[in-house]
Amino acid sequence: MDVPGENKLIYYMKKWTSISEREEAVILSFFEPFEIKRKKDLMRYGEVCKHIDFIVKGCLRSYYADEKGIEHIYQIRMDNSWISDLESFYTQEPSRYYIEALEDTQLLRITRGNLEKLYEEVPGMERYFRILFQKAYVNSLKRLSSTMWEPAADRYKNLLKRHPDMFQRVPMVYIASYLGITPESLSRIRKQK
Amino acid sequence: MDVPGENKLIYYMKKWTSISEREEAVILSFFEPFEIKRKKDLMRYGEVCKHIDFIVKGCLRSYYADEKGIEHIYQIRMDNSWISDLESFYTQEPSRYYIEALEDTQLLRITRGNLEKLYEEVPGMERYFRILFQKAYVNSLKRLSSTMWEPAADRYKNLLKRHPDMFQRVPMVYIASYLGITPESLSRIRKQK
DNA sequence: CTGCACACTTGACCTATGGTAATAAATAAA
DNA sequence: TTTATTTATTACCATAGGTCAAGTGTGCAG
Repeated sequence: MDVPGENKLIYYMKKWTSISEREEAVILSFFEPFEIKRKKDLMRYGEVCKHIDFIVKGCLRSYYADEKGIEHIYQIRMDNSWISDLESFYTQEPSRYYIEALEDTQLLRITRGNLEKLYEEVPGMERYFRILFQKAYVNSLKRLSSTMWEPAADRYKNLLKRHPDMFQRVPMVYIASYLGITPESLSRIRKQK
Repeated sequence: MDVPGENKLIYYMKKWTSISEREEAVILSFFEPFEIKRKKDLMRYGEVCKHIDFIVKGCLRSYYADEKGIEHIYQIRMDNSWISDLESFYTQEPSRYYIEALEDTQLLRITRGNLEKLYEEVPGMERYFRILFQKAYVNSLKRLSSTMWEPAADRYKNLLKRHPDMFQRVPMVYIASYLGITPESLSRIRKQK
């Protein structure tokens, strides 16, 4: 797809809320294109999160490091979704997470202040993000219950079905962590069938 | 607290969004008080979810039953929070979950149609629910990462710290399931200290 | 007061997954 | 190509938590 990122952003917004032509321009005026190279951090532990980013094209992971320094990935995000540390973004307190690009990635970013202005100027935006968070919350609850009560092999199969592309683009170590298991366990699961 | 539920609802809404006196009346006109007795179902597998409910006073659990009929509780909710099957509420497809009252419970409920009307008539409501879902999403991600990477004993201690009241009001079997472990394991954890 | 249901505990055993470490395969660098 | 480095697999043993089956308590209906 070589549609410009701005059009993709508007396209996805229009799925859930109506936006006039005039509003499109306003919306876009608040977003700024941003590029980040593979292996670079978009966000580090201790920093305050200043933006939320729409991923036009690329791939990132969010993780935290425990006391032993082991990285735990709770999120892998690819094209046409959003990434941020919402908690730090909302509270403006230092983040406990890292966000790292797994590929060269193009983003459209908006600052907290501008998002607040956008909510005021384009009421449909409040609606768009309401629906976005509502869906994200539902998905997160599903992932929670699957983590709690489905065996790792089933979680692997479901992820493979839902995001086959992820397995082409993301190293197994990261997918293992995202599934809540060790790379060794994932490797054993993959061997079985 | 013997403040009427309507006031509590408005009180919590005003924490995140401003509401005029006129709007208060509009909001309340869309909500309907509802009572449900202990052990009764608010929602059953296969039903379409017609309402979201604000819990004025009481306690409920949401769970699903797996192929073996074992119940898995992914949510326990008490006073001053919301309960619903958001997915079914949003899609209007049959729910895969049950919601059961663990105590006699007073609710304030709103239908999907009325909530849509409310969003139109009181724009601050879109904002209120946007923030509600945003926070719920963040919490759900935290719970996810704690389930994946913290030992059950730590999860138990954290829950005890954050919701000591829950342990007075909810049987251990349910708390165990909510923590993602068996009642036997929870019992062992509790013995240790 | 008795009996019975319900909530919780305990013990013996089992299983999925983790930890560690060594190896192999794949990718990048020289 | 050869070497260096990252990524994935395998083998071994350890462990958290699950399973099953029995036991203790406590509250309430008769």
